[in-house]
Amino acid sequence: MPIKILLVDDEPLVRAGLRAVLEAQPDIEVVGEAADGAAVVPLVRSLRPDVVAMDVRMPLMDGIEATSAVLRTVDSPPKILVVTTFENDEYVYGALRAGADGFLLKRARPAEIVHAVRLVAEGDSLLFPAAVRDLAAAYGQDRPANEAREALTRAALTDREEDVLRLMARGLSNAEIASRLIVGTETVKSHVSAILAKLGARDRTQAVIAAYESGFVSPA
Amino acid sequence: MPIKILLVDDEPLVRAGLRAVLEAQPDIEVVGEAADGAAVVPLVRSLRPDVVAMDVRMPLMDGIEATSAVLRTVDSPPKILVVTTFENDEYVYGALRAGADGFLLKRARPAEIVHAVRLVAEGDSLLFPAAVRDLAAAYGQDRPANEAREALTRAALTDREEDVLRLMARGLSNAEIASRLIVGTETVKSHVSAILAKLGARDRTQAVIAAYESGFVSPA
DNA sequence: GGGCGGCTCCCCCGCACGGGGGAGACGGTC
DNA sequence: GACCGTCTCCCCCGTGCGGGGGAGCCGCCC
Repeated sequence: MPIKILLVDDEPLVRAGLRAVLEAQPDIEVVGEAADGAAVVPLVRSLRPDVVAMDVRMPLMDGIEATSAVLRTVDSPPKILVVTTFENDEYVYGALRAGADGFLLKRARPAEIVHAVRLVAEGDSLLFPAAVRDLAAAYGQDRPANEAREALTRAALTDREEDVLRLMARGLSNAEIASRLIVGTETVKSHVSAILAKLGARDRTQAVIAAYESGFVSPA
Repeated sequence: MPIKILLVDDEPLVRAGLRAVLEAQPDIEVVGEAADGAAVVPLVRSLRPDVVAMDVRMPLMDGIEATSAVLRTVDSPPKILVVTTFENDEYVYGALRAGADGFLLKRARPAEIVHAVRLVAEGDSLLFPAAVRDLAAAYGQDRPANEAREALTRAALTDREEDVLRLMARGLSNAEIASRLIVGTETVKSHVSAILAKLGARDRTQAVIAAYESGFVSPA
């Protein structure tokens, strides 16, 4: 029984991105999309999603209003995950106060997004992924926001793991990666396992997909 | 006495693909690889290949320069097969003017690639594979270039194979694809095998990479 | 000094994957 | 009618992959 999720964002591109990331997971099913908070309540009633991924800024009804509307008017409401670009975090906290169960950053890695969805679906509310903690730490240290953003969009892979992922994303087998990096195949297997775990991928194919979807590698 | 061929392409993936396709043939032997045109002349001197599969765009020395360098400086030079993605066909014709014996498309089916190698090795120069004839026909009929590009860059996959490739590119396993398409896993395996053969891919990961690189699927 | 994370390598093990065949049913085309 | 391509399903078989452990070495940091 997969996690049913409804995507609410005024930008089709963001919805498409979320859909691509989430539907790559066998245990998550995107049951619908909406372009504005105003459409959320009826959709939640008809589609009965487990989770709603809710943008904050939307033309007619913003994510805060929509969140409280859903929680106010729907029986056994879905978990609500607030999606933000972080530019306006005061909105995010507003949404959390309105009853949202967690939030995630649009620039988060696919694996983090997936993880966030699974977490709220399981009932772990008020999600603070590692990426957000890092972000907060960065602000505490008064580092420039851009740097923090960089740290977010990039996977928390070690240098060596990034090397391996790059070669995976070019279609090399473990043995070929090993000979390329002048290490043993067992070493490569260790790195690959670590990469799969960190990315939340089940196999190397999903890892390569994550590499493309996150922009870690790009088509020619 | 097999056809000896040297592969020149800056992308390891392309080299690996060509190698995989060509070495599956008993009458073709890959004698070496190079990642740039700058390395071709000395390699041709030492390896004495019958055919050079030469990429056009390369970092240091492009395929046009490398072609004329080989023909200018090597006695009884090998046949030169220009490898292209078609994006910049002016380069291809430049290479042909520089003395190349034919060209082939990276997205051609393995059988066509093999055929092209055998043809130039036998002395049939100025090869026009079926895909290129189609292209010329498309241009002659004044059809939009995009349509021609589509026909070219996409392998000749059947509808069902495209369905399967799309799901592969979302990270689904054979069993998951089977349940999604309501067919047996053996059927999916058949389609996957056909896809791998047509794309010249060794495994599903390489097929997914090809799907991204060809624009068949796109990152979010 | 001790702890810790990164890189390296090793074992066992189950299984999905992919290659090699083949075959029946259907729908077009000649 | 005969032919061919597509889609469907089946067999056998080897192996690369990935999970689960562990271990030694190094450099950094407290």
